Amino acid sequence: MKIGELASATATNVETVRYYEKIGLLAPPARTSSNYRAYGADHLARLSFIRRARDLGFTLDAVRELLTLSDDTGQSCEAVDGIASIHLTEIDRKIGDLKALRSELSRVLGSCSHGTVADCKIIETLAPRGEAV
Amino acid sequence: MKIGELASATATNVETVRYYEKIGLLAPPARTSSNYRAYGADHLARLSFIRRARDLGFTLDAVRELLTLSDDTGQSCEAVDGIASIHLTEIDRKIGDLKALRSELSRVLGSCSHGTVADCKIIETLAPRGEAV
DNA sequence: CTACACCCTGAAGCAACTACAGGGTCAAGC
DNA sequence: GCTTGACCCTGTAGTTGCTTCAGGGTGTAG
Ligand SMILES: [Zn+2]
Ligand SMILES: [Zn+2]
Ligand SMILES: [Zn+2]
Ligand SMILES: [Zn+2]
Repeated sequence: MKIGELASATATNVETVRYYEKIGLLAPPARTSSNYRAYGADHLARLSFIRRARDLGFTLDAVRELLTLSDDTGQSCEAVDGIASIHLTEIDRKIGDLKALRSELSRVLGSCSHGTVADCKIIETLAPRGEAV
Repeated sequence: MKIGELASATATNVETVRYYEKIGLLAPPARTSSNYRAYGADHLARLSFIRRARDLGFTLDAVRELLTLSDDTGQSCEAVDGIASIHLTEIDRKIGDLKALRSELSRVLGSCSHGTVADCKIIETLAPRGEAV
């Protein structure tokens, strides 16, 4: 399997695959006589895992840990759950932040009466009073 | 006003102030004889504006446009509203994405029965069938 | 045999900062 | 008058997760 095939099989782009190899997330594959990367089923599985984890929003560091943990099938999955829980908490925090932002911005936007910039409530909200010369 | 005072007055860190100057967002101030930056009220106002806009999640590019628009007080505020509306839409999209992520992740997390990694539903979700050796 | 799609490496660019390294300046306290 | 410490300066590199580019080589179909 050449890099382009691997990439399209996982909806990844080719540069990203090479990037994962560079940062040590994906093992360097064998090479053909013309120095092309030659991937096998194990690489495909690994990259699929990575992409799914990324789709779930895990950072590359978290993915790295998940990969390591997933290789040790006899262990308890506590550590895996821990990583996922932390991630969930983080997502909740982000959602909360964005909602607060959203409501503030929407309030500001709603208060604009569409006149000149001098009267614009949006600008007024941003500028400390009397900013304009 | 020295950079440290300006920075603490706007809850910005000093490096960030210098960074804003470097990218042309904040005008270079006068210098003292010892080459220290000397800021005035206009700089304080400008930086306050920038920070508030950033707090509302506007990108630096958007902030740049807002600053330009805010200087032209006679104009209609349509462009300002436009920038803010686009930003609101973007925030909504992000919230939507995160919520989808959250529900997926939470479903996966809930399905784990806390045994070994081999049985972990989280790993199972990530791995295409039969990934582990 | 010549297009053209694909592959290679290595470096740089993106957002928006943050963190050094390696200096200079200035006021206070002894 | 001299040291200590807080502050200031410049310039560069690091962060995250890629993408893009420059400047090549390879392989195959027409
Ligand atoms: Zn308006
Ligand atoms: Zn307005
Ligand atoms: Zn569990
Ligand atoms: Zn589990």
